[in-house]
Parts: sequence; C-alpha cells; structure tokens
Amino acid sequence: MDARYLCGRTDPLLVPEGGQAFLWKREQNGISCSHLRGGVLVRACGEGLCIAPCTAEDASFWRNYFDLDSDYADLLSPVADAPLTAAMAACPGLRVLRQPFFETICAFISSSHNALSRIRTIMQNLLLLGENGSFPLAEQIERAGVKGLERVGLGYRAPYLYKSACMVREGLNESAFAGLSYEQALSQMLRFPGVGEKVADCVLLFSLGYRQAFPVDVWMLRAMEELYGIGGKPAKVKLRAMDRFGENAGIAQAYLFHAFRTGSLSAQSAAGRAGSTYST
DNA sequence: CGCCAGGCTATCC
DNA sequence: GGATAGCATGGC
Repeated sequence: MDARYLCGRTDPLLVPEGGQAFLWKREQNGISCSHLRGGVLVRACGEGLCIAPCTAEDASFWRNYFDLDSDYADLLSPVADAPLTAAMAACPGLRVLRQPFFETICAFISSSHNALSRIRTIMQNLLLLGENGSFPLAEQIERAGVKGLERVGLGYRAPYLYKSACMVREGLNESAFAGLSYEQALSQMLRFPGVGEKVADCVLLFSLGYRQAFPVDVWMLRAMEELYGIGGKPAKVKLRAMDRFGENAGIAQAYLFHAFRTGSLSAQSAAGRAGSTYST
C-alpha cells in the first residue's frame, strides 16, 4: 500500500540538499531513505507527494514528518516581502521537517564548524551503530564510547555527542519538551554540550516544530546582510529576523537559506561560494 | 601545502 | 558583559 498526499506543488528533491536532513538520497524519480519506517521512496506526484510503501500507521508519521497539514504560503503571507517572495518562488514545495529528536541532535552537533558533505558522511556512519537499519538510540551511541564516535569522523565533537547522548538517555528527550515555550525549550537545548544557540535553533525548528526559531549561521549572516541590510553579530541578526518574520520566522529562514545558497536570490550568485559542498 | 567548513568552548579582559 | 584562539577531519 502506498499513500498520496496533496500539499501544494511539492518537490521532494529539496529534502536531501536543504540542510535539514542528511540521510536522504536522491533517486531518479524522487528521494529515498532507509532508516525511517523501514525505508521509503518519496516522489512528486502531480500536486503532492507519493510515499511508498506506506501502511496506515506510516501515514500519520509521514504527515507529521513532512508537516503536510501546513500551508507555508498562507502562514508567511503577512510577512512575505520581496526577497522572501522570491525565495519561496525558488523553492516550491519546500518543507520544514519534523525529524526524530535524537537523530536531529546528532546531525547538528556534527554540523558545527563542518562541511555539509561531511555531515552526511558522519550521519551515515552513525547509522551503522543502530539496529535493523534504524538510527541508533541514545544508549547505542553511548555504547560506542568517545573512541567509537571519533572513529565515525566526529573529531573533537565526539565527547560532546557522547555526553549529550547520556543526557538524552537520562530523560532530556523529546517528551521533556512537551508544552515548553520557545524560550524554555531553547534554554533546555543549551544544556547539551556542543549545542550553542545556532544548533539549538536547528533542533527546535527541524525536529520539535518551533517555527519561530531562526537559526543564524554564516549563510544567513550573508543573506540577511545582502537581502535586508541587516548586519552585525548572529544574536542581533536573529532578533531582527524574528521581529521581522514573527511566529513563523523559521519557515522563512528555510526558504531564504536554501534559495540564497543555491544562488537563486543574490546578484552575485552564492552558488559559487557553496562550491562542491552542494553536490552529493 | 594552506584554507575552509550550518560553531562551540574555554579563557582572556 | 564582549572579544579571541583552538579545535579533528577531510575536500579543494
């Protein structure tokens, strides 16, 4: 059995390269991953997504994972200025994912001072520590030990992830964030070693569904400066962006990040600066 | 070879 | 409070 979802014009090809998820692969006719729900192929189908295989229980998982009940054009319409409108036009069907919590922590602890292509390699290596093709649980990461995590390619981040996995296993997991405000959730995320404001915002946005979270990295510093004339340090840029884009600032961030990075926004294409980190 | 990569931490003032 | 090195690893 498979499932078809209507969610506006949707291009699943954005998922592997959108900087949110690192274990999806491009296929001839869509994207695939092996570690979620036993593995699936997702392809564009008319005005929506086709997901296969997809049992009835899988369907609710994917609806949440791809945030299929949200209309981003609708959510962003109050704040869609010229640059954001252009970014949205350049990324039809982009989704802000709601990924499993621990997996997302691993991905973005790996991401600090690292290249996108290497984050993928690390995540693929971490995946081998899990069972039955699933991403490892926190206790399985713990079992690998700091040495094992270094071998996976985490480098100096290995002790960060090791200690963070320990904290998740001890109860600082997804359910610990239930009902927390953005500010409360942010302060909880900052307790993890290897997690600063930017990484915390990525997990809050790309896993826990905090749409006001606005991760500011080097790309967003460039984008906000070029597109809006908003410069300064990350904390200041984040506050200005959250003020401008409001409760759905994170969705705006996802569009601006991807559009800017692929060079479809700025006059002097950013794609050149992205270099080959954008390929596979 | 040197430089850089979705930053964070420790250490300075 | 703010500013500044140092950091494992691999690709270019």
